[in-house]
Amino acid sequence: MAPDRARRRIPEATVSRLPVYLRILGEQSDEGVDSIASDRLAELAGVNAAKVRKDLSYLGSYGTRGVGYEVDYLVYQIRRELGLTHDWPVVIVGAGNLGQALAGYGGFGQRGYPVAGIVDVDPAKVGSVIGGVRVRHIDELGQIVAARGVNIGVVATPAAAAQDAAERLVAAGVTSILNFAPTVLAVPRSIEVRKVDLAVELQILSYHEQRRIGTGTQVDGRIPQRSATA
Amino acid sequence: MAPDRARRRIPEATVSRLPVYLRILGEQSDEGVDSIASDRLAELAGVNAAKVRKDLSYLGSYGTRGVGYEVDYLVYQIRRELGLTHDWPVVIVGAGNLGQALAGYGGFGQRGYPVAGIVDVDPAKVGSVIGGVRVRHIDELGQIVAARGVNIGVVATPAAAAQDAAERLVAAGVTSILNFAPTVLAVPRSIEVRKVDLAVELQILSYHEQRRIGTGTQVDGRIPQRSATA
DNA sequence: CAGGCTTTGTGAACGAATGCACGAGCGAAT
DNA sequence: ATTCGCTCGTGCATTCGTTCACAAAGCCTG
Repeated sequence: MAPDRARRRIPEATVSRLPVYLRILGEQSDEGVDSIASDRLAELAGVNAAKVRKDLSYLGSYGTRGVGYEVDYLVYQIRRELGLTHDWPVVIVGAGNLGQALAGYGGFGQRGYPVAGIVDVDPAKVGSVIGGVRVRHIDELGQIVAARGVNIGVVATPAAAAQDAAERLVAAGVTSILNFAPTVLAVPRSIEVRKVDLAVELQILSYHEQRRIGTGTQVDGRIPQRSATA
Repeated sequence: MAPDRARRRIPEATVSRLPVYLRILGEQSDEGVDSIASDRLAELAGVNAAKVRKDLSYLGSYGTRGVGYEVDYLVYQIRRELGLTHDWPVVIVGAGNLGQALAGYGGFGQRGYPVAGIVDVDPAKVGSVIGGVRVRHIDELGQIVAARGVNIGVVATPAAAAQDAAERLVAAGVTSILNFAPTVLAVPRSIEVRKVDLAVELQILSYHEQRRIGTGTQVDGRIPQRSATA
């Protein structure tokens, strides 16, 4: 079989950029561009050209010197590497505001991540239909996961319920979790977790804003002392 | 003035963990814990204890050897470093599904990021009230930013409108942007941009899932060739 | 078919982040 | 006051990621 160059591990930083390249390449393809150089792709992705080349080199040697990369071919290769050759059904835990928004959004399914189910602990929420999917009770999680071959779970519960949700997902056989709750999930090392946290993002931004301004001594009154009295 | 240790630059990786520590410390404080060791904090944050200590050391030397860190004092110091000693009003561009959800969410204001305004290009959306804030036309952006001293803008538009939204935000004087649209924004280097992208997160997860399974040769038929005919 | 132009792919230098390991400092107990 | 046990703060080695810079390799033109 062909020298299957692409089976070595790809650095995490590269993996997180591949989806960006993929989207850009898709757009370029739609615009009729069929070949693209690393400089151009780098410009569109907002990164360094050498980085683009090194990233792509992990997939194999798919460029043509003096010319660039053939867009459609590269799209195929990245999709393959990201496992986008087939759908990945996801199950959403938590049918509150966020869970409903995610399920109703629709763009999910179109992008290869159909919603296999939504579950909630609250019996009052069970039965309603969101985005064509009926909300089921969380006890049915195992069944949904098994029946649909779900590997990816989405935690869209309040913070207090997130750990429990994660444990149930793991028990049901899910091996990757996307966590929207503002909590650190404790899960077995073998489980892949990614976190999306609005508050964290805003706090990082305000750090930079504060730093931009923050020359000199602005805060002064009311600095708590390290308790004198133990 | 006190040897003001905390004015040196804090590594980006550390900045992104401070909000996590902050949240955990807040919870601990609520539970009546008043002192915490780096091991414990590390455990709760899911990181290495040495990392916690190094991270905190950038703020200054606020621990007590043999004891640990005084929770409330540390909370204060982190909040100060992150610029959370005052509110940071934000303006949201785009009053579609996402914009509405964000504005209506409420947790925003409670956490120190009150919604100073929501704007949209679509006149049909202007005037409706979401989460107590009236939607205004995007032409009023400059006015809102100036009047409320807004530094942080949130892009919640479709991908196609995101670049325009960003440019308007920058023109209005915003210096930090939180981008929910699946696009790379081109902005001056001085502008801080953070991106939240659902598709990217899911694709990273499916990469790992694919890799978990992906031993051997599964895909075979229909591999596009690098076009023979130019 | 040779020479020039372009762009890839990658070795090597650099820089950032992590994790270990241990000295220094603090509180408590004797 | 001295000793002991605990935990911070940090120097150092290592790993991971980025960027530079250039040889190798392809197209195009004459």
